[in-house]
Amino acid sequence: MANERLDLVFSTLSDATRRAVVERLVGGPASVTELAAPHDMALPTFMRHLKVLETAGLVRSVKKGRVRTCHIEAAPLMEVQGWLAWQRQVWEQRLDRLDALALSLEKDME
Amino acid sequence: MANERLDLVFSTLSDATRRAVVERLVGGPASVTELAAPHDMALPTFMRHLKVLETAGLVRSVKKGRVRTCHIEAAPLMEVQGWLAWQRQVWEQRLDRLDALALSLEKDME
DNA sequence: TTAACACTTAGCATAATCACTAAGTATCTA
DNA sequence: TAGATACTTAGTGATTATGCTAAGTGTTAA
Repeated sequence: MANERLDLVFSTLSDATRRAVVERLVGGPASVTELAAPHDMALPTFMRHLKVLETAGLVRSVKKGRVRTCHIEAAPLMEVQGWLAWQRQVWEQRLDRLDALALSLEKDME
Repeated sequence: MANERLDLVFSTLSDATRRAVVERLVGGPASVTELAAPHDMALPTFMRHLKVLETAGLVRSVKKGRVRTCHIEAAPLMEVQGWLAWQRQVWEQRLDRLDALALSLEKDME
């Protein structure tokens, strides 16, 4: 199960600055300057984070004149959610089996 | 919104080997040797991955005799799921507003 | 009581990540 | 058209991550 996309998306989301950009962009598109404003770092450094987000497919952008406008791409987030949902399902199934086992053991003691 | 726990959990899950360990452990506990078997790497290297998982709180382990048994801890996964669910909610609310806007524009054209 | 087993520690090499500054390009405004 | 604006590129340094081998510790089985 070598899913390189998941590697990329998880590692991209492991940085607080990049998660903050996602949190901002789910609310609607924004320019690079707008996105960078709340972050106390040099612009090239911030642009690097944006590039990481784009490489992971989490953000798309278009440049019009001198302004680059960024928007979120939901699909990769859904992929992560899917993986988590799968783990949760397997985990809960196991707990159910353990419950069933405990119940049957109780029954045996009657 | 500086959530260091999320940093840690996301970066931990950004590695395919570590995700594979999680996928194995949601099905039930296992020893280090068992966990390492499918992975083509030196044992100390694999142990390092396990340590990363433990540091992130995703895995707990107990040693009995010479065998260390590992099990999953679900809470950090839930935290990630929570963050994703939040983004999804904001995103869908925005889409709903856009839909409503489109509808009202259509109405205006009648 | 030896030998195998299951880790565990230590140390090292390579590569990736994250920050910076300095300087450059393209676009818009006055 | 001069200057401000909005990125963009290039280059540097520090830190962290991921892999390895070699050697060590404690436990169990023969």
